Amino acid sequence: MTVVWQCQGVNPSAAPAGAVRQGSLRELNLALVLGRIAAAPRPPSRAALAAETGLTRATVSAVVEDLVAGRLVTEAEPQPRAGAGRPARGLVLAGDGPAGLGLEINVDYLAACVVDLAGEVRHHSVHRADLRPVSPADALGQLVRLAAGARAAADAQGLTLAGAALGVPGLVDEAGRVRLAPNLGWRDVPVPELLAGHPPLTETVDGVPPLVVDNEANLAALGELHAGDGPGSFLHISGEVGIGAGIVLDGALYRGTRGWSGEIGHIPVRPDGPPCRCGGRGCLEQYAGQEAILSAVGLTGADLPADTAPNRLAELAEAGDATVLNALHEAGAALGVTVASVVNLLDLDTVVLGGGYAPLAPWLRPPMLAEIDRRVLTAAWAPVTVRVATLGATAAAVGAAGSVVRRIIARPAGWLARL
Amino acid sequence: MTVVWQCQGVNPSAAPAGAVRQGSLRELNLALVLGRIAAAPRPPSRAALAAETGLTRATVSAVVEDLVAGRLVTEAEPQPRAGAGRPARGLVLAGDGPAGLGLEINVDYLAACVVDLAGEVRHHSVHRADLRPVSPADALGQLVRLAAGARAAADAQGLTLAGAALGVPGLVDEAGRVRLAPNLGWRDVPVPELLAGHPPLTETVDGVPPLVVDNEANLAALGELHAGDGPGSFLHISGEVGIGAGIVLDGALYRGTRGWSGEIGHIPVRPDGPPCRCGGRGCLEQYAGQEAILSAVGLTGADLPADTAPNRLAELAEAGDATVLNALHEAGAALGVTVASVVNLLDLDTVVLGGGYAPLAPWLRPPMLAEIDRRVLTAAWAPVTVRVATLGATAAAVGAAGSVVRRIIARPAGWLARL
DNA sequence: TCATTTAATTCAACCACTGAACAAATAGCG
DNA sequence: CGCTATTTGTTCAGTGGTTGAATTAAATGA
Repeated sequence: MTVVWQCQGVNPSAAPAGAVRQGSLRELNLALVLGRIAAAPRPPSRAALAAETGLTRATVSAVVEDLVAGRLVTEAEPQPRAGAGRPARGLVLAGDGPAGLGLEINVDYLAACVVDLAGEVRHHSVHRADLRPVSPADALGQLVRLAAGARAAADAQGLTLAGAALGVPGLVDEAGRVRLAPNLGWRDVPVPELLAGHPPLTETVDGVPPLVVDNEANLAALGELHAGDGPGSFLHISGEVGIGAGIVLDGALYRGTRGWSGEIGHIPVRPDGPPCRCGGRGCLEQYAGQEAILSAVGLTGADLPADTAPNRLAELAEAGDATVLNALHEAGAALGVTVASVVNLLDLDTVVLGGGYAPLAPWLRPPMLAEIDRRVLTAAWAPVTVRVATLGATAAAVGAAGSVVRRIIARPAGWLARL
Repeated sequence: MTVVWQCQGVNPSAAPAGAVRQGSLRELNLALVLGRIAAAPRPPSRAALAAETGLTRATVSAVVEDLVAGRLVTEAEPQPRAGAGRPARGLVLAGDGPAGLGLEINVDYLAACVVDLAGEVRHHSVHRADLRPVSPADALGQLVRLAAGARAAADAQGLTLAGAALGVPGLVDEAGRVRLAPNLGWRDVPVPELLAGHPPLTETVDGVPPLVVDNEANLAALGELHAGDGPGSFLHISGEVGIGAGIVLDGALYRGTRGWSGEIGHIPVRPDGPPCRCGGRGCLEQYAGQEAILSAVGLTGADLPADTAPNRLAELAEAGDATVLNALHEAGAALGVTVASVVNLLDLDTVVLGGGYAPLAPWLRPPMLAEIDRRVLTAAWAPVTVRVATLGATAAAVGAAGSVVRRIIARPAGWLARL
């Protein structure tokens, strides 16, 4: 079996673009029913699923039988019902079936987590370490050890790891190679090759590579998508050392033609502004990046580790520090200008502040909203919501693990065939 | 039968998200085979289609039989073949089946055109008239007369109009109401109601409304998509009096959550720049809009009708007029800054200059490319192409008509059921 | 106790695809 | 000219999966 390592597919279309064969029918309906079970607020009965989907109850029963046999779904306790009639048997996603392993490498920590089909985080571990002075190979070695712990925890809970995803703060190509991770100091790091020496994290399942490497901001947006209520469209802004964003359009992550979408940190705010590392001038990162905010306050990254800086700034702002308040106001205004561009372009109704921006949201939001209201053409008819991410700093790892189980929910036939 | 008028669906997904019933199988395969026939560079045989799609020849034959019976496909003359074997019978889209009616209302002209299944423009007519002083009702009255002529031309060629689409330079809501068309001076114009008095342009077919109202820039991008070679992702910039854009992602127009995407004219270039009509400051339109370019040259819109201004400017630039060259350079640079933002956000590989920008492209391109190279993070690995639109000023009307026939190609079952 | 109501299963019918066999139409070759 | 090889397209029995109606299951309420 050839083990292929690759980046998350550039655009995974849920529906098969190819031939629709006899068996595709069952495949599609398995996905349809499982998707409804996953999206339902409370365990639905077979009858309810039939009514929702338009399939007959006979078909739903047959499909559910397959799902239960494959350990993807289990029956919940009968719900007490109001009125007459045989009580419904509720269906829920299995808590002891396949699970996803999520990994994250960031500037000053490594993280691993395990998420089950229902989206519950069943294991989570973080290893703090400044990874900038460490070689990529050593960093990945540490990651493998963390992953082994996560795998043991999954086994102990009766979960089967069905795949893994790794988030990296940088640009990843289709082969899983990290082309550029500026804040980590990585350039052209062949993650798959470096991991090849270690025992693979999981086995290849149904043609899906055992490990998918993806941009951290993309995975964080996916985490937010699955944590939120239902699909939709939003921009998820991850304010780490750099500024990245994940774009969710109609419930699907948009990755761009090469998978490099969401680089809002380098959207020009003032074309003649201060020069940026990237070669441009006046990029958003120069106004709202963590280092920009810190230096406006008279601090540098050397004074504060990157992961504690946001909370420290929030404390100072809470205490009424005028310099900090002013710096956050400026950063928020720059974010607002950029978000206005994005909303004018994409007509989004929601923007989510994640990563390091989450604790700073109370101070960033007002200037953001002011700029958005002023600059978005359709703001009068269609207000834009700016909200705080529901997942905290763990968003990328949880999103990575979630992307694995979501793939199973979107295409259960692959998992069932594996049995 | 209730006649419903509506805006183009916000996000028409090709594949059914709902239940996959017995008959859906055939529906999907009809669409699959017809789509391949439409996309093929030369008339494919049934055997070739079977090989391409993965269906058996038997199934392809059955599907093709349905398509031929429904006048969507006809057999071409047998192709001369190299080597032994029974000669293949090539399949082509029918030139005498359903066709689409495309309409456009713009500042100083009305247009109508008829496009057949194969994408050929079978009729095209333009009526020049300054529509700013005319009431919306009167303008639509003129449009209805133009449409009647187009319908007669279609009838004369044996074509059946299967629907119509109307492009308007403004924001359109789901009900087909024009919320705002600044350059036309329209505000909250209920196009469907105003057209209700006139005989409908076509009958409702299979639940699809007879007339779809959409943004002109969106339709122009669709026209460019269908005129080009295959799907892909690009930004199509329509430089009319205002600046609009259509966003095509993976071969599908992205309309945004309310259908108001692509308003790049109001993306801020310099947040503290000159005030804009929209209430913001330093919008792209202030630097690269037609009026901005003209006033930089010392002219006003009163001197030149909007539709001749671009060609006039091109002549002056060709002659080496330094003021004009400078104005175009500035406009191109502003466009480049904005496009860099878009590419950083969406990771597109192609930008198309359409509408009034097409004749000016030789002068706009160099400064655009310079800004893009400087400001796009991934420019070093993934060059961005800036090309001129292949359709001329007719893009919106042709795109509108094309959207009608494309809908049939994407979902032929609806058309077949109508018979 | 029994009618009523809702849930889930069973089963014959049917629809569309599959795979193999077959008919059709041509080129190449002796 | 006839024969074989080759490729196209059709026919037909077989099969998988959905359908719809009938049936069984399990509760409530009068």
